[in-house]
Amino acid sequence: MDQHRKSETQQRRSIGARKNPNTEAAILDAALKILLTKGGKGLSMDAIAREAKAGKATIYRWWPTRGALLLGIYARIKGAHVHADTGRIETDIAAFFEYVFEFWRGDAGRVFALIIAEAQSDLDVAEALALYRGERINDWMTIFERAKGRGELSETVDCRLTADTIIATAWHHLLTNRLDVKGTDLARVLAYGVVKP
Amino acid sequence: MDQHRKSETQQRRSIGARKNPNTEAAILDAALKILLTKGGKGLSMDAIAREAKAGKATIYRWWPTRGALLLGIYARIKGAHVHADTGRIETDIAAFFEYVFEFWRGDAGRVFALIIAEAQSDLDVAEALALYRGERINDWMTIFERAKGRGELSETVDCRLTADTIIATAWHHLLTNRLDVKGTDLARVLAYGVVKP
Amino acid sequence: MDQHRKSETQQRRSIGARKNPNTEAAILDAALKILLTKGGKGLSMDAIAREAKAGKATIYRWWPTRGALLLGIYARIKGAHVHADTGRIETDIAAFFEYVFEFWRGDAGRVFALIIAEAQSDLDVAEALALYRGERINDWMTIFERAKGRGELSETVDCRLTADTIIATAWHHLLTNRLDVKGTDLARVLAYGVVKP
Amino acid sequence: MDQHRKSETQQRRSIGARKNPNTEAAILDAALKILLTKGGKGLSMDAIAREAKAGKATIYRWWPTRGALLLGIYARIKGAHVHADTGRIETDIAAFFEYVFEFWRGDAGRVFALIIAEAQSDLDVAEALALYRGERINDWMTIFERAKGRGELSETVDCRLTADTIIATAWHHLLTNRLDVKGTDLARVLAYGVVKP
DNA sequence: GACTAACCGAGACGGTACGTCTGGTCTTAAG
DNA sequence: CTTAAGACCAGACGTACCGTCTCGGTTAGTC
Repeated sequence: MDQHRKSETQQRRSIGARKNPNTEAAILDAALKILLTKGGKGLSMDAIAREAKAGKATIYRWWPTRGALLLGIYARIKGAHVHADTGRIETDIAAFFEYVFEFWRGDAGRVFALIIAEAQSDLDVAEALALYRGERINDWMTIFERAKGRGELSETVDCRLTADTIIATAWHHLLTNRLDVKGTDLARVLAYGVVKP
Repeated sequence: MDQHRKSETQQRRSIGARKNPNTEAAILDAALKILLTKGGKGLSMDAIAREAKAGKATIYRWWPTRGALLLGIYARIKGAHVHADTGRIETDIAAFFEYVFEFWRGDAGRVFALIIAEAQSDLDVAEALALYRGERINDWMTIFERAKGRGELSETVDCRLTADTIIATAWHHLLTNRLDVKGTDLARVLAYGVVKP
Repeated sequence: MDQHRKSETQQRRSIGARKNPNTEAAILDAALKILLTKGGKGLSMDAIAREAKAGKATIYRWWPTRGALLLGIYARIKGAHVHADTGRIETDIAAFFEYVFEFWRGDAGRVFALIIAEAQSDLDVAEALALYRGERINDWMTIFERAKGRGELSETVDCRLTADTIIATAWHHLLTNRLDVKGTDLARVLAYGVVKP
Repeated sequence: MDQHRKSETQQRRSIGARKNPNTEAAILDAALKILLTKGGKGLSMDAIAREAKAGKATIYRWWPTRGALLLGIYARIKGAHVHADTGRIETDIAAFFEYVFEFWRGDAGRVFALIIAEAQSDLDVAEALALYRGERINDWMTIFERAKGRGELSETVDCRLTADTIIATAWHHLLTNRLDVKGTDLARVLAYGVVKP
């Protein structure tokens, strides 16, 4: 009985002079839960500490700023970036939109949108976001390379700028809360442009 | 001397049972100044009241939320939306980017970026922003109509989606702090797409 | 119909260059109502103006301070001070307690208690209260004079101090919210003291 | 010198997850100082926090209401309640008045008067005050018991009511700012009453 | 086996901002 | 000249959160 009571009130104690992974998990879980429940404004350090039954100092030790914490949350729920190779650049782009919109529709979208928002006033987050965007652009560069090998691309195209425009379109639909747009429609715009050839 | 002291300490008095335009101007000026000086995190209602020598209640009377205030600031510095008619859709798009980036490079950009950020957690701002985006899309629709009359556009193009992509690209460069990109380069991507015709 | 609507919304307008007695009544009524409903802390100038449908400036015109308003309220509900002449000083005192406690038990008690409280931080109220207390003491002096004529009082008694002690006892029971004590019991204490004669 | 400057600017840090007595002292000192300087109306939580260099939350943590703070201040400056045993009840009473008036003449009087005032609109303070009054009455009960043993008291006297009247008289002189009255005069009134034996 | 070092929950601390309320002052518009 | 209405500055209200700090206790590794 005492045993039972003890296990009920038992908290995560130190496991020695090193980071307790249970603690990290509890904090990130709590943060995500609050984010999705109370929204971005409700995500306070105090609330996280309360929810995770963690000390505030522990949170600040591992994630010194609100931005760092947001990045931590996103890293935790983010899957691998898989780019389908459909053999045609237009359908590759369409598949990307379908995939990323689907991913963002569950939890992750709100988190990533808040990261972009936070980046507008937190330089560190802005930097991390720029890095992340660079990686995604590089992903597209290899895809474009592949397409160029197939002779699919026009000679004058600026691949880096095009990749950025694809990302811009994806983010834009996230930020304006329209993740239900068809990927194929977006892909057609980006593949062929407006002007009659 | 007494006269001088009086004029020094003189505050903006009531001008009867109606809004005092001096007060509104003082508040918006103060808010903009703080925004550009201390950044988005420093824009507190208290700081604005202090800077504008206004009562907090006065601010809340006219702008009930932080978001409303941001929109007020932007409306104050925003000019008319002029779209050049160059006779070709590609150069129209390029001109748009050049114009809006130039505008955003002074003050207004930081404000608008913060509005987009705020929209991620403030529903009212999100709504206002959606409305604003709708107007900008309609601007483009008339331009596309003009181009279609000239037989410049491909038949299959989705004008509304294309307009949205142009806006997405503009916002994206604002949010990622790259307002120095050449408008002509961006216009080429959006006009012709990636695929060889 | 328009007539009806008009009379519904009709407010107390100016009646020319002089005080409108309806307004004074409405304000004091409203103040008393709030005092008894929300307690002393709820009695704000704003609340009174709202309740009385009066302008705040109108209130300040006639009662410059919170204390003045309290005194106004009390003056409005205060009856004449009648002292029964029972022929014996002890029963006179007892009758006084019975009478004043009864009076205070309805509304007036709370108001007077708040006046005493207000007097602790408002000099004007303190002065008015001192004046009022002086009058009450004088009332008692004539009664004691009467009793002295009957040869009822001991020669050494300090009438003024005794009168003050009677008032002290009354106020004390008001302030400690014990207006149910029997007047005869209090009168016996004051009439005979503690010491065996 | 640097040492000195450091100790000057040094703030009271946390001493762990428990109350810091230095902080409590600083807050009560600051509150008392303001009370005596600016009066009861100037005693705002903000002013205390400023003066004590404490956070407002810290004040509210330990004294949830203005009334609780007043009681804290009084408890801090209040000495022990000593009742002289002169061998005669009349001189005991006189000594009490002399003692308490002397005590109230310095600082404590203003504080206690404000507590009585506050009790008129704060139920918690009223309750604490009632408790305090009860203790003081009990003090007198033992004194009366002693006197009764000496055969000094008349048989019919209501000791509890007499004790209350003594207290009423003391409070009354405090509330009406007349702490210069001779204790012996007051004692005579209470000891012998008005009526010729 | 004693000692150090870092981790952990808890929560106090001085602050700042929140959004609301109140106090007094002032102006307008209506009579 | 009075009245209702209400805008205005100032600042107090009580709450929430910030980031820092100390406490008391834990465990792992070093001497």
